[in-house]
Amino acid sequence: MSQQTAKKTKQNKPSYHHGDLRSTLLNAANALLRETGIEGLSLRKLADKVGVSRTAPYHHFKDKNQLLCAIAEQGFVRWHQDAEFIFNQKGLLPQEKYRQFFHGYISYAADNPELYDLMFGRTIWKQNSATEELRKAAFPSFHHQVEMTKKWQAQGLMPSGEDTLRLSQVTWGTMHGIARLLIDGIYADRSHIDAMCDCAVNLFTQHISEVKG
Amino acid sequence: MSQQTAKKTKQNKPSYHHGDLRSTLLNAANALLRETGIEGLSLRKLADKVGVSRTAPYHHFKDKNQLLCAIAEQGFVRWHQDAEFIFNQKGLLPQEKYRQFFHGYISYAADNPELYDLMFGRTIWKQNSATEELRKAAFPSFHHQVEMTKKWQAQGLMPSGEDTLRLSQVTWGTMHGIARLLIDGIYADRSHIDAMCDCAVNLFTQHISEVKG
DNA sequence: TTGTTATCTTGACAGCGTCAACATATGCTT
DNA sequence: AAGCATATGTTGACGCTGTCAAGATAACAA
Repeated sequence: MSQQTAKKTKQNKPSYHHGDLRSTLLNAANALLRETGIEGLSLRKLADKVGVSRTAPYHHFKDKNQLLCAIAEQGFVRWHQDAEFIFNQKGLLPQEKYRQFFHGYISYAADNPELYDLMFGRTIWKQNSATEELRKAAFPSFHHQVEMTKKWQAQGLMPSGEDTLRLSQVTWGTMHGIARLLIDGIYADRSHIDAMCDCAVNLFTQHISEVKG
Repeated sequence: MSQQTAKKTKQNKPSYHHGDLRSTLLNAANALLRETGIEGLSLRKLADKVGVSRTAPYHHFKDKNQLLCAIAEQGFVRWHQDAEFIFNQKGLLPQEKYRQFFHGYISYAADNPELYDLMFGRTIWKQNSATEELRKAAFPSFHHQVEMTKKWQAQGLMPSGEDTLRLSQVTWGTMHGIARLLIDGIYADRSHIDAMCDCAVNLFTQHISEVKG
């Protein structure tokens, strides 16, 4: 019993082939992920929701892992766009830009908790099951973080005495840790998110007045 | 087909009742968790390993969740002991003590990755499925962190201008984030753990020479 | 048109958590 | 000591899961 409209041709007659199943699956999977989390996302429910048989998705994704990687990949692309937007703003003091970046990161996680869990969780990375496409989408985000840290050190915003790689690992670790404590249900009270972010930014940065880049 | 020695009486005859099944299950579950992670820990494998039928564990744990909570509870007790040992050391400079605490936290996570995942992961907390016993074992750890932060602020080790709760949320978030990035397989290279911890400690503390307590 | 390939279907299997019904041992009450 | 309640163990069954195998259908290329 299919939950969704059955696949149709342009003449609105049901057809054996779907025609656009891969992207339809991806969209439905995103919605299902958001509603039920990774644990609740089953291929069978997904197929049922889209209106195809249980094994139809296997012609577009080798297995469940490949579907999950494809979803995560989209998540990285979208986050990268958000980050780029923040970095490309003109006329902001470095500290204000860093502050927005920090808040933006936590907001992205808080707004897409299940997606964030998938993007940075052990389901994919600990099993070493990331596809090549996913790695290509994810690594630039990591790398970008290091590049920006180097720049912030040069600007005097962050302590130049610390090794750049270590510093970016720690600052990213902080964002990741706060994000996880939030989305995993340990920090139940979300009314203090902004205050927490501001506190972290204060700890990591020194006030400077000149805009260098 | 049981994998383990069948339960025996003192006369070495197999007996219908196990006699100590609950703690036997807990021990075996700990081992299984360490080997296979939460995902790989199934009640059926566990029962088989211990040499009882699939449903025998249900007489000692209401469901799988209660077993997981019991394991996590032990994890919090053990961590609390480790932390107490560090805090009770005499004659250490505050910064050195904080440094050891930070390293100790990360080491505990790195040495017991699957247990840490269970203790602080969404399996338990996001589903809001923690038992009362688990909460009683976990909350003191959270609370203790706040108390120590207050002390460190008073000692001048940490910035007194920040709200204590926010500060402890951020510092704990940092430890948690680094721990998770490690055990979830995102920071694959573990040779820099100590350097990362030291970098974080540097960022969060100011050098002071007097031992106040 | 014919044959190849892509796509979708049903059937099947093993593993999972867990409920129901039944079996057996333990231990308390008389 | 006898009997009965309770604790603890067992097998059977159900619905859920991911995924393989084999067959059906449509699209496409020669």
